[in-house]
Amino acid sequence: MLSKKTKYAFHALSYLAENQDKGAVLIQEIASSKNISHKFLENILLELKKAGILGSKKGKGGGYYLIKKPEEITLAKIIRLLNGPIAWLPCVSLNYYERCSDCADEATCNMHIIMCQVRDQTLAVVENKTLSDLIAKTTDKQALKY
Amino acid sequence: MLSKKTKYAFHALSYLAENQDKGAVLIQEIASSKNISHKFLENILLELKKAGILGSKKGKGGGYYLIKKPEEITLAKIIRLLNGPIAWLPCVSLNYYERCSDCADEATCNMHIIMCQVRDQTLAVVENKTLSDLIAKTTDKQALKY
DNA sequence: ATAAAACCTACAAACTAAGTAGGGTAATGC
DNA sequence: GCATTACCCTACTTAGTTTGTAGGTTTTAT
Repeated sequence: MLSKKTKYAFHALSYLAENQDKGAVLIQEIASSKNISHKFLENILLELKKAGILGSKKGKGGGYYLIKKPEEITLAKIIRLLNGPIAWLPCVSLNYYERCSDCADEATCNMHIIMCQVRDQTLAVVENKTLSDLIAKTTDKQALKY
Repeated sequence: MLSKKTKYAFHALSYLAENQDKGAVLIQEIASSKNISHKFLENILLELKKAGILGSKKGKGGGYYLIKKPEEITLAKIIRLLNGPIAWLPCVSLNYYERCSDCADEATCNMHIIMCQVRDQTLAVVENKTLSDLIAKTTDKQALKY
């Protein structure tokens, strides 16, 4: 299951994407608009900034804004950042790989092979969906169909 | 990520499937063979029994045994039982559905639609793989390929 | 009867997620 | 230049889940 942190990140990013013309947006504005604790959201936005997805401006008139275009921000990237590994086992994770003690040989471990399939099927969706798909309007909905 | 409980369950079930001819197998035998704490495994096997996957015999000469054929036990069933929902959001879960406050209308919520796709892609794998795929030998490996 | 084994309940420890607190620091506008 | 604004950072608390432990109860074969 996706953590609240991850869901909050999607909400915040959607809000920023929908308000790109506004320039910098206050944390408080996002927080109250999406019903998220101000301080908790602060941490999330900071992580997104460190990951190079958001930019920020300090001082009066400051706030956060998207650095990249919505269509360049994949769901996979956000999920990995806030939620952690996408794979079901460390030994099949592309970004958080850890050797597992169970499979002596990954090439012949049946569990390993099957979990790779699960991972690839999942990635086929989330690597190809972006923030722009999240904020797409109903009329564009056909594009979402897989 | 799959929990240890889930992984232990797969190990135990594999052991039972590979030793079906033995009849009832002791918890202790599975535990020491797969390096699992006896008492922890006890809980897991009990859950599998209550779910109708395992049978048991009490007293001397007792133990656990498979009730169903390995090819009838899908990975999806085990994962749902020990690990919980397969879906990434409660509102797209088939077995653990909960309405989510975010999407006013599930039919037009983009997140909802995308997460359904993820779920379906995952299920396409784990609903069609069974315990018999887990214990398949190297020569049968082609059958595993997706 | 007795030993062996599953069954059951409750608890403890460790870890993670979620949220809070409070101040530090940099930029901005007047 | 100075107060204000608002991001930045560290640490802590709370709650929940996962993992594992302890000890007793029931059933069965011999």
